[in-house]
Amino acid sequence: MPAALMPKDEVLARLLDTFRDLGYEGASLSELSAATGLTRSSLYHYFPGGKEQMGQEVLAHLDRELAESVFKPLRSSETPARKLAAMIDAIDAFYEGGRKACLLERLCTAADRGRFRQPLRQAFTAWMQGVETLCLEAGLSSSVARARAEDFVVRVEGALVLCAGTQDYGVFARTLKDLRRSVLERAG
Amino acid sequence: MPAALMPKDEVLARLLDTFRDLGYEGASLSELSAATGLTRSSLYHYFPGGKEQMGQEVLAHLDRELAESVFKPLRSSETPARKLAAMIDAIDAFYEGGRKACLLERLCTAADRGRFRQPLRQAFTAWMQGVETLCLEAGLSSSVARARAEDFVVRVEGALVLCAGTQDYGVFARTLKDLRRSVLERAG
DNA sequence: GTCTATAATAGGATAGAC
DNA sequence: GTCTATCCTATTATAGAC
Repeated sequence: MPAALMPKDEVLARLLDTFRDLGYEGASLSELSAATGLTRSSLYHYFPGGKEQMGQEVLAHLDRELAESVFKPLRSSETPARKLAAMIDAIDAFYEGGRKACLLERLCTAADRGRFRQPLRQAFTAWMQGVETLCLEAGLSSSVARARAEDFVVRVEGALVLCAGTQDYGVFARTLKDLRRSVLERAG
Repeated sequence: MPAALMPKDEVLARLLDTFRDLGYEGASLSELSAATGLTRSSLYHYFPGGKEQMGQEVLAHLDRELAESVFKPLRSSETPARKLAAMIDAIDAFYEGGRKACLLERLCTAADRGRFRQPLRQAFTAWMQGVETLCLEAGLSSSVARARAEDFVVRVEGALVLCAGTQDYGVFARTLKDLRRSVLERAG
């Protein structure tokens, strides 16, 4: 059995990058092929289900990535404040300071929603629950924790949209800075 | 000269609706044709430049729509608080409580950014400036006004992303409710 | 596991009749 | 201003050699 030129995770990472740059419809097999260095046919070896399967597996890959880099810090024995800081650092790195878009957002078109509705909802929900748990650990009430978690994800996603739309990446930095300060603040 | 079946503004409204539902790449000429009731060829009569021109004119149409429904209330002689309320009402209506996506966000893919970069940046900037001016009228300092305006647009866009991703339209309602309360609040 | 070659379709766009 | 018919290209996908 001949060895693969690239571990599958590396293939998935490059597909992820292409999808979040161009969106699902915008990422043609030619682009995906160029991004991975594999021919279209080789991609079909990895993903017999074609582009749709690539999308599904890339979403699953993203789940694993976020679990490792973003959510894992939340389960350490550090203080909530330090865990928040670590998560925000990871988010800043993952989105490259606002220069990279969010795959979830890019798959949210109506056409894709039919295809990716469950994994998208699941991913957003998991993210919010991670932040909510952190807020609860910090002693916030359950209603405040829930609202803070939702607002957290809303603002990260919104900042990424504005960065993409204006090329002013300061938006992302300012948003993260404010979130660092405010997420675990005592309710006023 | 034979009369058009539909005023051009109506054509643009339907194209807008399709683009914000499906995104630029996702909206094929067949979809755009179905949405308007015009054949592909008739669309080329209105838009000799093809799909790209449709995108550009739809963005210009959106500018006019927002100017009328969202920004016009800001120039009335009402109190800042009432003008904020009117603008948020208009936003809620325009996005149908979070059920409709934002065209600007949907055109933010890298592929489109090359095409639509200037009008997108311009639209986001105009929106933020409208809110900033309102904040200044309400007596906020210029740095606070600027931050509030940016955060306003960030949160509206982010809430729309979460609505599309989770089908929980309560996110939009909760976000707007909080913005009604907080945008013009005295800085603490 | 990767490739070349090719099919089959859908996409954007044009010509010209009415 | 709208249509039918057509063109060209890019797209997704498959077959089969190595």
